[in-house]
Amino acid sequence: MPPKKEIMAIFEEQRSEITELVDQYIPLFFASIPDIKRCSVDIELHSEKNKIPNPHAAEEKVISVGMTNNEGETVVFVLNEEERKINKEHIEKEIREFRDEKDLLIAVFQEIGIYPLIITFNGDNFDFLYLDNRAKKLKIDEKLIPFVRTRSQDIYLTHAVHIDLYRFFRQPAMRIYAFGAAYDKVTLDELGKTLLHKEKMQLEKDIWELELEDLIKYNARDAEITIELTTFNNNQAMELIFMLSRITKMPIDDFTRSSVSIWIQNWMYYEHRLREYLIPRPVDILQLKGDTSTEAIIKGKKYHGAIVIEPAAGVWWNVHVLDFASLYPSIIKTRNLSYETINCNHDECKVNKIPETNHWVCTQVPGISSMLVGFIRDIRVYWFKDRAKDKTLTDNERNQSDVIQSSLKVLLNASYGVFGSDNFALYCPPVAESTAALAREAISKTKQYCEEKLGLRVLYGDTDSIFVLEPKPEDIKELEEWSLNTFQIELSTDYVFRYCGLSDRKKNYFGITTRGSPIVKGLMGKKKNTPMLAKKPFEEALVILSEVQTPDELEEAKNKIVKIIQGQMRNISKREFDLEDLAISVTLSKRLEQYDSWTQPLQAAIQLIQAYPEGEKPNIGSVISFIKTKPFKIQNLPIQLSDKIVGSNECSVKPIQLASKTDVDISKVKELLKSTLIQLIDTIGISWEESIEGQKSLDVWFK
DNA sequence: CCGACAGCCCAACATT
DNA sequence: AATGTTGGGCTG
Repeated sequence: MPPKKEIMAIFEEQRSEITELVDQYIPLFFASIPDIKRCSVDIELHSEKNKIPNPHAAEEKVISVGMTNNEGETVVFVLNEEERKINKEHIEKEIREFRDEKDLLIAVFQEIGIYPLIITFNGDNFDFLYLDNRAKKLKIDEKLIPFVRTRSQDIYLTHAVHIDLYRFFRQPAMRIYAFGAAYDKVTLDELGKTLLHKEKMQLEKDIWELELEDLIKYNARDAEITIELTTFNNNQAMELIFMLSRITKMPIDDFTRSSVSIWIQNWMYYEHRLREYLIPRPVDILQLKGDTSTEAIIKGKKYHGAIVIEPAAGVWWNVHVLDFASLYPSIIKTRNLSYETINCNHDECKVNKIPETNHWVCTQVPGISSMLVGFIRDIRVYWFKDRAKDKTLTDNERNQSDVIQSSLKVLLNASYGVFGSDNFALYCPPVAESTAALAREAISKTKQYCEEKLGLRVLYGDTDSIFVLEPKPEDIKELEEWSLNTFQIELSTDYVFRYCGLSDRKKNYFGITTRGSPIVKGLMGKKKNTPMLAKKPFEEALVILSEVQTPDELEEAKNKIVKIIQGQMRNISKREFDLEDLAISVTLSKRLEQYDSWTQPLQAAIQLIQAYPEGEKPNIGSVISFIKTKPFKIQNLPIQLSDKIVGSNECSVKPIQLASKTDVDISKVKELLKSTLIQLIDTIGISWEESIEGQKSLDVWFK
């Protein structure tokens, strides 16, 4: 633990509140995190073709249970009713065979009893729910069953902590800020692939039809992936869980099952109690502080948000992208934003206005959320962030710093949004609205300063960033100093683009950094639901663009890109492609009955249900893959749809499972390739009609 | 039933 | 045919 003096030195003002926070948090950050003895549990069931086992009914036999501990030791409990011979030669796992399912479950419960921490993937909704119901069904003595059911869907354990990794990794705040959005589906296979480079075993047949040897291997693999999600990268996930549970003052089981608004609620409630403050009720905050006073740009939103600067379309060389370091938390800190300081009672504060709103903010008393967010921001930026990369420190120290700084990042990034969310316990829309308004002021003034004081061209900007054309080093230096003096917020260089291509659309551009790595934002070629057939040429084009050093080379690159696209167009015309490469994969965001529009994913889902009436029904989070076809009609909708969808039975898509190449609507595929690639090529000055289709249209000739 | 925020783009459906 | 709405996926 570093000396307190050193840490205090990073704060510009030595206020007593800061000293107290340092005293409180430093021991907490540096307390060691034990590598808790723990074990994963994963179950396999007997079932029937196209039937999904119902964990509430628990009618099928448990045929296998795999458990792996953090020492990497795996044991598989397997049901072997016919006492078949198991060839253990190529299975380096401990195997325990049972003739009777009841005995198997009792043995599993005993093994669970050894560990103080149990890890599952979807244990709350499946594995443990199933085991609990199954055990009761088999009349196993209640005293031997380790599960504690709560009113909600959580399953706790009598003697240990249960972490359901599905619930933890599902939190968007963790997915994005702690794991850098490495995974986008929350499935064991996807998490294993992206975080561990280890995927589930591929199966040729159904689980219950496997040879016992394969069943054991399959089950063991799942249990291993599950535990390794907690051990990989020096126990990164466990350390994050411990660190954030400590900061937010939450039990591990509750922390891993709840989302950011609850984390921040618990954190702030604790700080209230420590200071013997009354915790306000949501109705009181709303009544005293009022509602929003600006109009959102998007209808249905509550207040005016960020500014996106109109992009200057075209190719630009030597572009510096500057951005404010954690702008929103910085504003909360520097402008004393908190639910009790916004629109306060002091007459003298009423002149301290927030631009473009009717709000003002207190100048007399420090706001609690401003202080907490400010403290976390400063200690992250000025202490842990550098130390996470400092090569003079030991691996251990670096890792520790990295865990702390990414934990703090999770809290910081959520600290603005929660104030605008009506299910947050300290919901205060004027705070969120004021934060956004001050951010607009910061970015607008920065743009103005660039243009009017420095004579620089600003090409684009979004929320907290500006794209500056050909700035001199002294321009950058002056901007940085000016920002610090004006806003007390660091403005720093995020990227330097050798060149970038801006389209006339906001949030859509690409840039090639000076090191030659491509940065792509918002373009269709990058979206996960764009078919491979369009993604491949898009990526090939990007590789070519990455190698471009000069404007002359760009002209050559254009020719190469045109050839690639023309080649792909010919392939499509000749129907030379794999059906899978055409698939558009879309995630369902609601239950099928909830849709108010006869959308393509809905059409495909309906056809799947018709084709597999006994199969798993598409639900929230299901990914539907389909291809575009010529319109055709279907009969007898298998489910009741929303009343808003009337008389719809015409489909323009087929799910990939039911489609063949002859179903493909070739013109639609060409359209898709065109719309994906045109986004890239129109920014670099290639016309689709002239270059790709190779013929000039009449109006071009007559111009 | 939900699960931090607003702004933007695109495709397809729905309505006029 | 033009315009508005819905839904998904993205940026920050």
